[in-house]
Amino acid sequence: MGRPRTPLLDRRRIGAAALKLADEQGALTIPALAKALGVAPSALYHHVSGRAEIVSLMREELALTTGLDLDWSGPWEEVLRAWAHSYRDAFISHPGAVPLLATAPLTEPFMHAMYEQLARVLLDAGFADRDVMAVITSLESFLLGSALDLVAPAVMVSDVARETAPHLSAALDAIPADRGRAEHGFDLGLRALLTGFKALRDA
Amino acid sequence: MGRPRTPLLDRRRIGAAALKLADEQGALTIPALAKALGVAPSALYHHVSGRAEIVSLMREELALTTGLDLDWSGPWEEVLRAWAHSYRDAFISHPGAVPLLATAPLTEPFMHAMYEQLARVLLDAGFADRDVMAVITSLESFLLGSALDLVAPAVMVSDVARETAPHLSAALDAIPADRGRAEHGFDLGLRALLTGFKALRDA
DNA sequence: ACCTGAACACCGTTCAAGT
DNA sequence: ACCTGAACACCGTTCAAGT
Repeated sequence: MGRPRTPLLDRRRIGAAALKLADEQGALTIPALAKALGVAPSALYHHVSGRAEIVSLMREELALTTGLDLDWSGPWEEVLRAWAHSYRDAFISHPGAVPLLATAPLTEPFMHAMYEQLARVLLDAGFADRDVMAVITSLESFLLGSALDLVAPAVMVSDVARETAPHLSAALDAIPADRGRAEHGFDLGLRALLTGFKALRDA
Repeated sequence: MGRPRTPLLDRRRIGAAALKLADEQGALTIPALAKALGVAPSALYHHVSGRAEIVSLMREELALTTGLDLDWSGPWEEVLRAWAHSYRDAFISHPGAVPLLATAPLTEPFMHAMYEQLARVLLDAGFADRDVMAVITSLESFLLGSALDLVAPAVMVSDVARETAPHLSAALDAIPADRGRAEHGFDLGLRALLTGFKALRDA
Protein backbone atom coordinates (compact mmCIF):
# COMPACT_ATOMS: atom_id res chain seq x y z
CA MET A 1 0.00 0.00 0.00
CA GLY A 2 2.87 2.35 0.68
CA ARG A 3 2.78 5.68 2.43
CA PRO A 4 -0.66 7.17 3.05
CA ARG A 5 -1.48 10.74 2.01
CA THR A 6 -2.09 11.69 5.58
CA PRO A 7 -0.32 9.84 8.44
CA LEU A 8 -2.45 7.21 10.13
CA LEU A 9 -0.56 7.42 13.41
CA ASP A 10 0.93 9.88 15.83
CA ARG A 11 2.36 9.49 19.31
CA ARG A 12 -0.65 10.96 21.02
CA ARG A 13 -3.04 8.52 19.38
CA ILE A 14 -0.73 5.61 20.14
CA GLY A 15 -0.62 6.51 23.82
CA ALA A 16 -4.36 6.96 24.07
CA ALA A 17 -5.13 3.69 22.30
CA ALA A 18 -2.58 1.81 24.40
CA LEU A 19 -4.06 3.16 27.62
CA LYS A 20 -7.55 2.19 26.54
CA LEU A 21 -6.43 -1.26 25.45
CA ALA A 22 -4.45 -2.02 28.60
CA ASP A 23 -7.34 -0.81 30.70
CA GLU A 24 -9.90 -2.96 28.93
CA GLN A 25 -7.81 -6.07 28.40
CA GLY A 26 -5.57 -5.84 31.43
CA ALA A 27 -2.62 -6.37 29.14
CA LEU A 28 -0.82 -4.66 26.31
CA THR A 29 0.56 -6.37 23.24
CA ILE A 30 1.89 -4.73 20.12
CA PRO A 31 -0.25 -6.80 17.73
CA ALA A 32 -3.42 -5.97 19.68
CA LEU A 33 -2.50 -2.29 19.80
CA ALA A 34 -1.78 -2.23 16.08
CA LYS A 35 -5.11 -3.89 15.39
CA ALA A 36 -6.95 -1.34 17.54
CA LEU A 37 -5.26 1.39 15.52
CA GLY A 38 -6.06 -0.31 12.22
CA VAL A 39 -2.44 -0.66 11.28
CA ALA A 40 0.31 -3.27 10.92
CA PRO A 41 2.44 -3.87 14.04
CA SER A 42 5.58 -2.70 12.30
CA ALA A 43 4.02 0.68 11.59
CA LEU A 44 4.30 1.60 15.26
CA TYR A 45 8.08 1.56 15.11
CA HIS A 46 8.09 4.63 12.90
CA HIS A 47 6.74 6.61 15.85
CA VAL A 48 8.11 4.96 18.97
CA SER A 49 11.34 3.19 19.82
CA GLY A 50 9.60 0.21 21.33
CA ARG A 51 7.22 -1.12 23.92
CA ALA A 52 8.80 0.78 26.81
CA GLU A 53 8.20 4.09 25.10
CA ILE A 54 4.58 3.16 24.48
CA VAL A 55 4.13 2.66 28.22
CA SER A 56 5.70 6.06 28.76
CA LEU A 57 3.20 7.54 26.31
CA MET A 58 0.40 5.90 28.27
CA ARG A 59 1.56 7.65 31.40
CA GLU A 60 1.82 10.91 29.53
CA GLU A 61 -1.71 10.49 28.23
CA LEU A 62 -2.93 9.84 31.75
CA ALA A 63 -1.19 12.97 33.00
CA LEU A 64 -2.59 15.04 30.13
CA THR A 65 -6.18 14.02 30.68
CA THR A 66 -6.39 14.23 34.45
CA GLY A 67 -5.66 16.65 37.23
CA LEU A 68 -6.11 19.59 34.90
CA ASP A 69 -8.50 21.42 37.18
CA LEU A 70 -6.26 21.36 40.23
CA ASP A 71 -6.25 24.49 42.31
CA TRP A 72 -2.70 25.19 43.43
CA SER A 73 -3.64 28.07 45.68
CA GLY A 74 -5.06 27.53 49.12
CA PRO A 75 -3.59 25.87 52.24
CA TRP A 76 -0.89 23.28 51.61
CA GLU A 77 -2.92 20.49 53.21
CA GLU A 78 -5.76 21.13 50.80
CA VAL A 79 -3.44 21.26 47.80
CA LEU A 80 -1.76 17.98 48.74
CA ARG A 81 -5.09 16.36 49.48
CA ALA A 82 -6.53 17.48 46.14
CA TRP A 83 -3.42 16.33 44.30
CA ALA A 84 -3.55 12.96 46.00
CA HIS A 85 -7.17 12.47 45.10
CA SER A 86 -6.71 13.45 41.47
CA TYR A 87 -3.67 11.17 41.26
CA ARG A 88 -5.74 8.34 42.65
CA ASP A 89 -8.78 9.09 40.49
CA ALA A 90 -6.56 8.83 37.45
CA PHE A 91 -5.56 5.30 38.41
CA ILE A 92 -9.12 4.38 39.35
CA SER A 93 -10.24 5.40 35.87
CA HIS A 94 -7.86 2.84 34.37
CA PRO A 95 -7.67 -0.08 36.77
CA GLY A 96 -6.56 -2.58 34.16
CA ALA A 97 -3.55 -0.45 33.32
CA VAL A 98 -2.35 0.15 36.87
CA PRO A 99 0.25 -2.64 37.05
CA LEU A 100 1.77 -1.39 33.82
CA LEU A 101 1.75 2.26 34.85
CA ALA A 102 2.83 1.89 38.45
CA THR A 103 5.83 -0.33 37.79
CA ALA A 104 7.72 1.96 35.49
CA PRO A 105 9.29 5.19 36.72
CA LEU A 106 7.15 8.28 37.06
CA THR A 107 10.07 10.55 36.39
CA GLU A 108 9.13 11.63 32.91
CA PRO A 109 9.81 15.28 32.10
CA PHE A 110 6.13 16.11 31.79
CA MET A 111 5.86 15.48 35.52
CA HIS A 112 8.26 18.30 36.31
CA ALA A 113 5.61 21.02 36.13
CA MET A 114 3.57 19.19 38.72
CA TYR A 115 6.56 18.70 41.03
CA GLU A 116 7.39 22.38 40.68
CA GLN A 117 3.95 23.37 41.91
CA LEU A 118 4.14 20.98 44.83
CA ALA A 119 7.62 22.17 45.77
CA ARG A 120 6.50 25.78 45.70
CA VAL A 121 3.49 25.11 47.89
CA LEU A 122 5.54 23.21 50.45
CA LEU A 123 8.35 25.76 50.56
CA ASP A 124 5.80 28.55 51.00
CA ALA A 125 4.21 26.55 53.80
CA GLY A 126 7.48 26.60 55.71
CA PHE A 127 8.86 23.12 55.05
CA ALA A 128 12.64 22.86 55.16
CA ASP A 129 14.41 22.70 51.81
CA ARG A 130 15.84 19.30 52.54
CA ASP A 131 12.44 17.86 53.46
CA VAL A 132 10.43 18.99 50.45
CA MET A 133 11.41 16.17 48.08
CA ALA A 134 11.05 13.66 50.88
CA VAL A 135 7.50 14.82 51.55
CA ILE A 136 6.59 14.64 47.87
CA THR A 137 8.27 11.28 47.37
CA SER A 138 6.77 9.60 50.39
CA LEU A 139 3.31 10.85 49.52
CA GLU A 140 3.77 9.61 45.98
CA SER A 141 4.96 6.24 47.25
CA PHE A 142 1.78 5.97 49.25
CA LEU A 143 -0.29 6.87 46.18
CA LEU A 144 1.50 4.35 44.00
CA GLY A 145 1.13 1.59 46.56
CA SER A 146 -2.52 2.46 47.06
CA ALA A 147 -3.13 2.18 43.35
CA LEU A 148 -1.64 -1.31 43.33
CA ASP A 149 -3.61 -2.24 46.40
CA LEU A 150 -6.71 -1.03 44.60
CA VAL A 151 -6.39 -3.65 41.89
CA ALA A 152 -5.11 -6.42 44.15
CA PRO A 153 -7.55 -9.05 45.39
CA ALA A 154 -8.65 -8.27 48.94
CA VAL A 155 -7.83 -10.45 51.89
CA MET A 156 -11.12 -12.19 52.60
CA VAL A 157 -12.31 -13.27 56.00
CA SER A 158 -13.19 -16.66 54.59
CA ASP A 159 -9.57 -17.22 53.65
CA VAL A 160 -8.48 -16.68 57.21
CA ALA A 161 -8.56 -19.46 59.78
CA ARG A 162 -10.54 -17.87 62.59
CA GLU A 163 -8.88 -19.95 65.31
CA THR A 164 -5.33 -19.29 64.28
CA ALA A 165 -5.93 -15.64 63.41
CA PRO A 166 -8.59 -14.31 65.78
CA HIS A 167 -7.40 -10.70 65.79
CA LEU A 168 -7.12 -10.53 62.03
CA SER A 169 -10.58 -12.04 61.72
CA ALA A 170 -11.99 -9.44 64.09
CA ALA A 171 -10.35 -6.63 62.16
CA LEU A 172 -11.70 -7.97 58.87
CA ASP A 173 -15.20 -8.43 60.31
CA ALA A 174 -15.21 -4.80 61.35
CA ILE A 175 -15.08 -3.48 57.80
CA PRO A 176 -18.35 -3.69 55.80
CA ALA A 177 -18.25 -5.65 52.59
CA ASP A 178 -15.22 -4.68 50.64
CA ARG A 179 -17.04 -1.72 49.21
CA GLY A 180 -15.05 1.18 50.51
CA ARG A 181 -12.42 -1.05 52.07
CA ALA A 182 -9.70 0.44 49.89
CA GLU A 183 -11.45 3.79 50.17
CA HIS A 184 -11.28 3.85 53.96
CA GLY A 185 -7.67 2.74 53.93
CA PHE A 186 -6.76 5.45 51.49
CA ASP A 187 -8.50 8.23 53.37
CA LEU A 188 -7.05 7.14 56.68
CA GLY A 189 -3.55 6.84 55.30
CA LEU A 190 -3.71 10.19 53.56
CA ARG A 191 -4.99 11.90 56.69
CA ALA A 192 -2.26 10.25 58.75
CA LEU A 193 0.44 11.35 56.34
CA LEU A 194 -0.73 14.96 56.26
CA THR A 195 -1.00 15.06 60.05
CA GLY A 196 2.49 13.65 60.30
CA PHE A 197 3.90 16.12 57.77
CA LYS A 198 2.46 18.98 59.76
CA ALA A 199 3.97 17.70 63.00
CA LEU A 200 7.29 17.33 61.21
CA ARG A 201 7.23 20.88 59.91
CA ASP A 202 6.36 22.31 63.33
CA ALA A 203 9.08 20.31 65.07
CA MET B 1 16.26 -39.80 30.10
CA GLY B 2 13.04 -40.49 31.95
CA ARG B 3 12.33 -40.08 35.63
CA PRO B 4 15.34 -39.56 37.89
CA ARG B 5 15.84 -41.69 41.03
CA THR B 6 15.55 -38.64 43.19
CA PRO B 7 13.53 -35.59 42.06
CA LEU B 8 15.60 -32.77 40.64
CA LEU B 9 13.05 -30.10 41.52
CA ASP B 10 10.76 -28.98 44.28
CA ARG B 11 8.70 -25.84 44.76
CA ARG B 12 11.04 -24.36 47.31
CA ARG B 13 14.05 -24.66 45.02
CA ILE B 14 12.08 -23.23 42.11
CA GLY B 15 11.05 -20.18 44.13
CA ALA B 16 14.57 -19.57 45.40
CA ALA B 17 16.15 -19.91 41.96
CA ALA B 18 13.50 -17.66 40.39
CA LEU B 19 14.08 -14.98 43.00
CA LYS B 20 17.82 -15.12 42.48
CA LEU B 21 17.46 -15.03 38.71
CA ALA B 22 15.00 -12.14 38.64
CA ASP B 23 17.17 -10.23 41.05
CA GLU B 24 20.33 -10.71 39.00
CA GLN B 25 18.86 -10.37 35.54
CA GLY B 26 16.02 -7.99 36.27
CA ALA B 27 13.72 -10.33 34.43
CA LEU B 28 12.33 -13.81 34.70
CA THR B 29 11.88 -16.22 31.82
CA ILE B 30 11.00 -19.88 32.01
CA PRO B 31 13.88 -21.03 29.78
CA ALA B 32 16.42 -19.08 31.84
CA LEU B 33 14.98 -20.42 35.08
CA ALA B 34 15.04 -24.00 33.77
CA LYS B 35 18.64 -23.54 32.70
CA ALA B 36 19.61 -22.22 36.12
CA LEU B 37 18.01 -25.30 37.64
CA GLY B 38 19.70 -27.62 35.15
CA VAL B 39 16.45 -28.87 33.75
CA ALA B 40 14.24 -28.66 30.66
CA PRO B 41 11.62 -25.87 30.70
CA SER B 42 8.77 -28.35 30.55
CA ALA B 43 9.95 -30.01 33.77
CA LEU B 44 8.78 -27.00 35.76
CA TYR B 45 5.16 -27.67 34.89
CA HIS B 46 5.19 -30.81 36.99
CA HIS B 47 5.60 -28.63 40.07
CA VAL B 48 3.84 -25.36 39.30
CA SER B 49 0.78 -24.40 37.28
CA GLY B 50 2.58 -21.67 35.38
CA ARG B 51 4.52 -18.47 35.51
CA ALA B 52 2.14 -16.72 37.90
CA GLU B 53 2.61 -19.41 40.50
CA ILE B 54 6.37 -19.12 40.19
CA VAL B 55 6.09 -15.43 41.05
CA SER B 56 3.99 -16.37 44.03
CA LEU B 57 6.72 -18.80 45.11
CA MET B 58 9.23 -16.01 44.81
CA ARG B 59 7.19 -13.92 47.22
CA GLU B 60 6.89 -16.86 49.56
CA GLU B 61 10.64 -17.39 49.47
CA LEU B 62 11.17 -13.74 50.29
CA ALA B 63 8.78 -13.98 53.23
CA LEU B 64 10.43 -17.17 54.48
CA THR B 65 13.94 -15.78 54.43
CA THR B 66 13.34 -12.33 55.93
CA GLY B 67 11.69 -10.78 58.91
CA LEU B 68 12.16 -13.93 60.96
CA ASP B 69 13.73 -12.15 63.89
CA LEU B 70 10.97 -9.62 64.38
CA ASP B 71 10.06 -8.85 67.95
CA TRP B 72 6.28 -8.57 68.21
CA SER B 73 6.30 -7.42 71.81
CA GLY B 74 7.05 -3.83 72.76
CA PRO B 75 5.21 -0.59 71.95
CA TRP B 76 3.11 -0.61 68.79
CA GLU B 77 5.14 2.17 67.15
CA GLU B 78 8.29 0.13 67.55
CA VAL B 79 6.66 -3.01 66.20
CA LEU B 80 5.31 -1.20 63.14
CA ARG B 81 8.62 0.54 62.58
CA ALA B 82 10.54 -2.73 62.81
CA TRP B 83 8.08 -4.46 60.51
CA ALA B 84 8.33 -1.65 57.98
CA HIS B 85 12.10 -1.79 57.98
CA SER B 86 12.28 -5.55 57.60
CA TYR B 87 9.70 -5.34 54.79
CA ARG B 88 11.82 -2.76 53.09
CA ASP B 89 15.10 -4.57 53.69
CA ALA B 90 13.62 -7.60 51.99
CA PHE B 91 12.98 -5.58 48.85
CA ILE B 92 16.36 -3.88 49.06
CA SER B 93 18.02 -7.29 49.07
CA HIS B 94 16.41 -8.09 45.73
CA PRO B 95 16.14 -4.84 43.79
CA GLY B 96 15.94 -6.50 40.40
CA ALA B 97 12.91 -8.48 41.47
CA VAL B 98 10.93 -5.59 42.93
CA PRO B 99 8.79 -4.80 39.86
CA LEU B 100 7.80 -8.44 39.64
CA LEU B 101 7.07 -8.81 43.34
CA ALA B 102 5.34 -5.52 43.97
CA THR B 103 2.91 -5.73 41.08
CA ALA B 104 1.22 -8.97 42.04
CA PRO B 105 -1.00 -9.24 45.09
CA LEU B 106 0.58 -9.76 48.48
CA THR B 107 -2.43 -11.60 49.77
CA GLU B 108 -1.00 -15.07 49.81
CA PRO B 109 -2.00 -17.24 52.78
CA PHE B 110 1.52 -17.28 54.20
CA MET B 111 1.08 -13.57 54.86
CA HIS B 112 -1.81 -14.23 57.23
CA ALA B 113 0.39 -14.99 60.21
CA MET B 114 2.09 -11.65 59.82
CA TYR B 115 -1.21 -9.77 59.50
CA GLU B 116 -2.48 -11.55 62.60
CA GLN B 117 0.45 -10.28 64.64
CA LEU B 118 -0.01 -6.75 63.36
CA ALA B 119 -3.74 -6.83 64.04
CA ARG B 120 -3.17 -8.04 67.59
CA VAL B 121 -0.61 -5.35 68.32
CA LEU B 122 -2.86 -2.60 66.98
CA LEU B 123 -5.97 -3.83 68.79
CA ASP B 124 -4.00 -4.06 72.02
CA ALA B 125 -2.75 -0.54 71.44
CA GLY B 126 -6.31 0.72 71.43
CA PHE B 127 -7.02 1.19 67.74
CA ALA B 128 -10.65 0.84 66.73
CA ASP B 129 -11.64 -2.46 65.11
CA ARG B 130 -12.70 -0.76 61.92
CA ASP B 131 -9.41 1.12 61.62
CA VAL B 132 -6.97 -1.77 62.07
CA MET B 133 -7.03 -3.06 58.50
CA ALA B 134 -6.91 0.48 57.18
CA VAL B 135 -3.78 1.18 59.21
CA ILE B 136 -2.11 -2.01 58.02
CA THR B 137 -3.15 -1.50 54.42
CA SER B 138 -2.09 2.11 54.19
CA LEU B 139 1.27 1.36 55.77
CA GLU B 140 1.74 -1.53 53.37
CA SER B 141 0.81 0.69 50.43
CA PHE B 142 3.51 3.10 51.50
CA LEU B 143 6.01 0.25 51.77
CA LEU B 144 5.12 -1.10 48.35
CA GLY B 145 5.35 2.30 46.73
CA SER B 146 8.65 2.99 48.46
CA ALA B 147 10.05 -0.26 47.11
CA LEU B 148 9.11 0.79 43.58
CA ASP B 149 10.52 4.23 44.15
CA LEU B 150 13.71 2.58 45.32
CA VAL B 151 14.35 0.99 41.95
CA ALA B 152 13.05 3.90 39.86
CA PRO B 153 15.56 6.35 38.40
CA ALA B 154 15.74 9.48 40.51
CA VAL B 155 14.68 12.87 39.30
CA MET B 156 17.95 14.63 38.63
CA VAL B 157 18.57 18.32 39.01
CA SER B 158 20.18 18.39 35.60
CA ASP B 159 16.95 17.19 34.03
CA VAL B 160 15.07 20.12 35.46
CA ALA B 161 15.04 23.50 33.79
CA ARG B 162 16.12 25.81 36.57
CA GLU B 163 14.25 28.83 35.20
CA THR B 164 10.93 27.14 34.72
CA ALA B 165 11.16 25.11 37.91
CA PRO B 166 13.03 27.18 40.49
CA HIS B 167 11.35 25.71 43.56
CA LEU B 168 11.84 22.15 42.42
CA SER B 169 15.48 22.91 41.66
CA ALA B 170 15.96 24.36 45.13
CA ALA B 171 14.37 21.32 46.73
CA LEU B 172 16.56 18.98 44.71
CA ASP B 173 19.71 20.98 45.48
CA ALA B 174 18.98 20.62 49.18
CA ILE B 175 19.40 16.85 49.19
CA PRO B 176 23.01 15.57 49.03
CA ALA B 177 23.88 13.27 46.14
CA ASP B 178 21.24 10.68 45.79
CA ARG B 179 22.87 8.56 48.43
CA GLY B 180 20.22 8.43 51.10
CA ARG B 181 17.69 10.28 49.00
CA ALA B 182 15.30 7.36 49.07
CA GLU B 183 16.45 6.66 52.62
CA HIS B 184 15.48 10.08 53.87
CA GLY B 185 12.15 9.94 52.07
CA PHE B 186 11.37 6.58 53.56
CA ASP B 187 12.26 7.56 57.12
CA LEU B 188 10.33 10.80 56.89
CA GLY B 189 7.27 9.13 55.42
CA LEU B 190 7.30 6.34 57.97
CA ARG B 191 7.65 8.79 60.83
CA ALA B 192 4.81 10.89 59.43
CA LEU B 193 2.55 7.87 59.07
CA LEU B 194 3.19 6.66 62.62
CA THR B 195 2.64 10.15 64.01
CA GLY B 196 -0.59 10.37 62.07
CA PHE B 197 -1.77 6.96 63.21
CA LYS B 198 -1.21 7.96 66.81
CA ALA B 199 -3.18 11.18 66.38
CA LEU B 200 -5.95 9.18 64.76
CA ARG B 201 -6.13 6.71 67.61
CA ASP B 202 -6.22 9.46 70.24
CA ALA B 203 -8.93 11.39 68.42
C1' DA C 1 8.29 10.10 5.64
C1' DC C 2 5.16 6.38 6.58
C1' DC C 3 3.04 2.05 5.78
C1' DT C 4 2.97 -3.30 4.55
C1' DG C 5 4.43 -8.04 4.66
C1' DA C 6 7.81 -11.34 5.42
C1' DA C 7 11.08 -12.83 8.55
C1' DC C 8 13.72 -13.78 13.07
C1' DA C 9 14.66 -14.88 17.71
C1' DC C 10 12.21 -15.81 21.69
C1' DC C 11 8.68 -16.96 25.15
C1' DG C 12 5.01 -19.74 27.80
C1' DT C 13 2.73 -23.96 27.64
C1' DT C 14 1.25 -28.73 26.16
C1' DC C 15 1.91 -33.41 25.41
C1' DA C 16 3.54 -37.90 23.99
C1' DA C 17 7.31 -40.78 25.14
C1' DG C 18 10.53 -42.62 28.32
C1' DT C 19 11.90 -44.67 33.14
C1' DA D 1 5.75 -39.56 39.62
C1' DC D 2 9.08 -36.87 37.12
C1' DC D 3 11.91 -35.72 33.33
C1' DT D 4 13.01 -34.91 28.02
C1' DG D 5 12.24 -33.30 23.37
C1' DA D 6 9.28 -31.89 19.88
C1' DA D 7 5.66 -28.95 18.88
C1' DC D 8 2.31 -24.81 18.92
C1' DA D 9 0.60 -20.27 19.27
C1' DC D 10 2.27 -15.91 20.21
C1' DC D 11 5.14 -11.80 21.02
C1' DG D 12 8.56 -7.85 20.11
C1' DT D 13 11.38 -6.13 16.64
C1' DT D 14 13.81 -5.58 12.07
C1' DC D 15 14.02 -4.65 7.37
C1' DA D 16 13.39 -4.58 2.45
C1' DA D 17 9.90 -3.00 -0.62
C1' DG D 18 6.41 0.13 -1.92
C1' DT D 19 4.40 5.12 -2.49
